[in-house]
Amino acid sequence: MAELLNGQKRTLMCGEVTTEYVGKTVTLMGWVHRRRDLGGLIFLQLRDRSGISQAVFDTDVCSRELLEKASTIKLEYVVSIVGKVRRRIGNNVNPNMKTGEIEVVAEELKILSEADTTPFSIGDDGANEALRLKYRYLDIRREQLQHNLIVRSKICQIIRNYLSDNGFIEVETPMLGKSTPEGARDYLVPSRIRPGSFYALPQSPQIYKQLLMIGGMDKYYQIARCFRDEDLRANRQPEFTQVDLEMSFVDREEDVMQLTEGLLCKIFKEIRNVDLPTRFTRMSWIDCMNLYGSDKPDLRFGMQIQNLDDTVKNTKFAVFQNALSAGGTVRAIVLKNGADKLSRKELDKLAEFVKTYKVGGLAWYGLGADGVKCSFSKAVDESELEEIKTKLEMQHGDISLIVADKNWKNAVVALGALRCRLAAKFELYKSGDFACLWVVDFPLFEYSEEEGRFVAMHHPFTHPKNEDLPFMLSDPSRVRAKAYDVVINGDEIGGGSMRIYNREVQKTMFEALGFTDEQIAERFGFFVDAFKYGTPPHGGLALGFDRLVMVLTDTTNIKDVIAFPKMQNASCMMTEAPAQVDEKQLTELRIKCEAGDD
RNA sequence: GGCCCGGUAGUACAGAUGGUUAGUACGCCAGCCUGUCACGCUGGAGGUCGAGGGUUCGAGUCCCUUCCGGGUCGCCA
Repeated sequence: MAELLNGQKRTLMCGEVTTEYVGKTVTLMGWVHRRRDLGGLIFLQLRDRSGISQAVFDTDVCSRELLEKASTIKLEYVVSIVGKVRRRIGNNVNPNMKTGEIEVVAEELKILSEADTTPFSIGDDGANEALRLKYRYLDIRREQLQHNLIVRSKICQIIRNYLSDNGFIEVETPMLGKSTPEGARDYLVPSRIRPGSFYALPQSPQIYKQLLMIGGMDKYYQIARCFRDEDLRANRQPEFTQVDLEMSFVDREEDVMQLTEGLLCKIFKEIRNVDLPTRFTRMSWIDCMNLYGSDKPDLRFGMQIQNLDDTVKNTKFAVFQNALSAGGTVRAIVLKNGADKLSRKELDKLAEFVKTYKVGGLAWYGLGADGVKCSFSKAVDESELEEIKTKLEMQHGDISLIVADKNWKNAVVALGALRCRLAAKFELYKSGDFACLWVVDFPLFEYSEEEGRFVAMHHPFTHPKNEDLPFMLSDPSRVRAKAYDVVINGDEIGGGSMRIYNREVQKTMFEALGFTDEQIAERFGFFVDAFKYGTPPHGGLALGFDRLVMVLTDTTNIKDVIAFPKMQNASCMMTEAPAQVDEKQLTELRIKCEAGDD
């Protein structure tokens, strides 16, 4: 039978009981993590978010009644235990436990709440993810999730302190806003007052934070929830958190980048005791693409992509020749000592893998223990292989993996993905390594085949590089942006830009994007208006808070750092949201439900 | 929308080529046990093999359809 707490006070958390409390009486409260009933002697391990302590029920000290009560306790019961802290001696010390040098000799036991057998064991890892999500409150009892959520909270505190110390003001911006046609799909909220009209949940506070700069807030930040109705991934949830910041009277990327470096250094130092470089590597977008096939390269390992265009320009191998004659390219990566690690079967699998990145296939050329193995040796002369070997500086044992495509971007992206896959497979980096990078000099525009025009790569308020301003209309593809992404271990942790604050530049930008005055007014109306009344030079950045926590907690699954995440189909296993609503609610909103949908 | 992987007691998993009563560990239930620490020992209960259809004398296993979960490409200014 469960008992009342009746004003009893906890004196310590379970994980806080140390030898300094020896001889003192303490009151612990928590969940029964394990029970070891030896008959006349019972050990209970009591758990709360701080850790685990062992309580012992011993008839040498406690009554027979108390021992019998303790024998009825099951796992996950919530209990309070009053007892004296005793030093464990000899073999009774458990060196694997933080509190292994002490135990609490129980004098009183209250069963505060009984518990059914849980659907999965709290002490183990490995239960099916869907099951853990259905009983998320039980999953949160697990040590890993407790740790991740605590780290998340600590990082949040560090961020608030740092930005506050640097003169930033925290301002909240609306959740109910206006849908913007650009970018990701919006989550919509129907208006009751104006039937047929909808609010949109923010994809980011971008517009509001720029308006705050116009409003003279000077430096703003917000830990902001954002919503995007797009498909989920291992590192993508439909609602997620951004550390959003913006500052006025700056026009160099460095101003925001250095502030961000300071913040990240502080976080890594305090959370992981890791000293990040005070200045991160900077690499242009075009170099990232060419060398790593990604705009968010993982620099924990090498294996840079190399260009074989000149080396194979006279090749007889049709695949290479076709790519080159179509204006394409032939690129390669070299896996050191990989020739004998990659079987024919595995190479075929890798070929299938690169095909998902829109390239035709994968060629390989390795110098294995049993001699040369090459997927295209029949098509080329010995001398060509020698030239490739020389160009790629291949040693005995190495294997090169080669992709040819008429589109250079497809080729490098495929190799970039392959590079990461091989690094993971052969453990070319170790956990605890952190490679930080700024990707800079993004193109301002990107040509959209779908729309048949240039579109903004970041957004249409991104400031062009000053030196590229003259080419915005004459040669848009060469114009670079004052935009920057911060990348850690191949994860895009954040990004931002300097914003346009000059009316002429903004006008040119819209012209380059092919917007008419009507389109500008319709899409960006109030926002463009605001810029007419005195806009300070400004710029900012948003950090993907969840992803930052992922890096700091060594997980690749965003669900591990969010208390109540959604599943891949964007539903919640626990609450079963989204769900049908009452007819009455729909009627109020004047939303008609078509009979026989689907 | 495409591709890949998975679904077998409460949980995690094993079940070559189709063949007796579908196993193992943990958990659960009952009993024993005074120094355990993943306590141990004895016994017990527990299964729509995701669902439906098919092939077969016989299907967890083979075929088809479908549902569910995960990953990924597209998508995410």
